[in-house]
Amino acid sequence: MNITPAQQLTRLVQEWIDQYLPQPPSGSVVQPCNDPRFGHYQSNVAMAAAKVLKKNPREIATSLVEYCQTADFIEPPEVAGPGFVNFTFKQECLEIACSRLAEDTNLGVTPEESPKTIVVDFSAPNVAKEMHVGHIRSTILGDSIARILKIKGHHVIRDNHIGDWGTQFGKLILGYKERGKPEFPESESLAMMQELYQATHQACEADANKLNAAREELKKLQEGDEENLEIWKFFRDRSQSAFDSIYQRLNVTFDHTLGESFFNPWLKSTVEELSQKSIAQESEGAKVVFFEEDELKDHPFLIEKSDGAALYATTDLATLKYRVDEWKAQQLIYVTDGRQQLHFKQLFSTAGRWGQEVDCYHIWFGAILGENKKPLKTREGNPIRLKDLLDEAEQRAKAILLEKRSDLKEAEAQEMARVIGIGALKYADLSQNRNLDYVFDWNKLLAFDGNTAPYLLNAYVRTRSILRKAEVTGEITGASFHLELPHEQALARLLLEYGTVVDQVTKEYRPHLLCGYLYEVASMFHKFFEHCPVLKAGTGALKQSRLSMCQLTGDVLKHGLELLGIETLEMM
RNA sequence: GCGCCCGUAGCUCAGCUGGAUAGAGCAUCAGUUUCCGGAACUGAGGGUCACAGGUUCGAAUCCUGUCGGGCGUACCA
Repeated sequence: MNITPAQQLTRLVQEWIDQYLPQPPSGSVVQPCNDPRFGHYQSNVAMAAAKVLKKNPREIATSLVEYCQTADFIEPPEVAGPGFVNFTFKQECLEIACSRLAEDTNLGVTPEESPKTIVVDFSAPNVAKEMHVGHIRSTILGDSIARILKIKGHHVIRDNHIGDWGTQFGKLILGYKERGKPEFPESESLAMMQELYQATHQACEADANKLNAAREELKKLQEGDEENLEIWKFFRDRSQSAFDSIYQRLNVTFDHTLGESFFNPWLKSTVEELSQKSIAQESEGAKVVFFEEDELKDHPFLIEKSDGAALYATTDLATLKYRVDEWKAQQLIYVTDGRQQLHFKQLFSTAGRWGQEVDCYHIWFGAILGENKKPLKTREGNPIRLKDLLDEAEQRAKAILLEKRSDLKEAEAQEMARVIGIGALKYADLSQNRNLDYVFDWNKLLAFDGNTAPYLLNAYVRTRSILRKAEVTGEITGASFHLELPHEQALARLLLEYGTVVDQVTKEYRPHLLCGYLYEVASMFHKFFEHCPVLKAGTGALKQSRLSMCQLTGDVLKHGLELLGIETLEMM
């Protein structure tokens, strides 16, 4: 297995720690220097150890320096300041590491030693409602997390837990019947259904008889009335095809789309089992789980209403068990907004007492707000449709593209605009720490400067262009590297970190770390591009080396963007 | 009331388990093209890291408190 210079250094310092420090210090052994004057990497262990040993930190640092004198892959290290030890990799060491990286099809991303079966539950739109901006974060984040877990070797199951069952169907069915079951145009069916619901809902508010009629329709549906079931299926199928067209545009796929309705058969038994095991009990006429944890003490988990109906919690419990029993899931990941934190704490705690052996994670994200800092709505008070958002992204990308490239044909421009626009949209969401709320802004979501997808795409396109010009076809094999200039070495060190960065992202499910890294790579490549001529570097080893750097940079960018669910272009 | 999250440059955000002079982009100002794609590069200005204590060689980061904002808190999902 390949080992990067940084990992090699970590081992070396760790050896010294094991031999000379009775109490190994907590924290990282080595870390990158933020100031290039200090070298490539630094270790602060001497200062941490000095505290425990009550010795002079510089003395301890000197011991580490002496220990490292004989290592052949670094320059002799130095003690600096209060007790930092600064390391610089030998040029040769970086060159060898780059050659190995170039041969590694996974670019330093190593598969997990004990892969797991992991279910990623994300997106989850509601039937008969438009997908809106609120769904974008779950969809894009979930997709990226699933991609990253897969590349790490896990068995990933993507499940779209759509909201296809609930009280809204009473009103929908009533309204649909009252209008004489009209046919909807395929493309506008979601808008029609949403309008139908709103109109019927208002009518019910004003007229108690209508409300009762709606309840009656709901009851009939739940009891399996054939006509109502058929109407419900019609709504569901039409909604699904609308969702599918969005997912296709976003290049997002699912292994399963088991909606809430799928779990109806297990709702009763779930409640019964939890009651039998005394995990749930009756309270105020409803069935409830109480908790002992301080955090949840005052927050009972309602699993059956006083009228006997099931709830969100019931479905989630049944779903969880199904995933463990049928799919042998060892880990469950739920990607939803942060308002559901309490719900998932309750769910996970209940599942544990129920005996479900599975690791559960709630990956939550902040809200998308309007300019008034309140949940985003259009002027009419409706959420912004995801479909419109995608359209606008592509249109804006196309306008900018045509401004720069008036020579493009319509079809070419359209396709490039699709990749750039959708990429920019995804990247804007993924590049920000997911826990933060953010204010929706067209210019921000579709920004093409700075830390954005178009900037990364441009760097990638440059690598491809230069390789085309050099008439290099396919992969460069057995690449050798001569890293003479600072910019070459800096780029090399950055590329060698790729695998480590992917690991960091996996740890906390924070794709924005990968975005930040890729931005650094792109930025470093642009600098390399300015300062290190490639095609004009003669015909010898140096030119070959710089071409290899282009190849490697392009590979890392493409690989990283793929993990974010962003497509690349060969030209733009 | 209690719980979770947030407060860093004019704006939008990074800042990893505490490390050396707190970083990017946008905006502003000043430069770079006989040269591999200028969607680029180089430089400048701009900060009491909300506030106050504490922990220590060292704090934007950890602890306590205060202020400000968002969200959640039993029959919606």
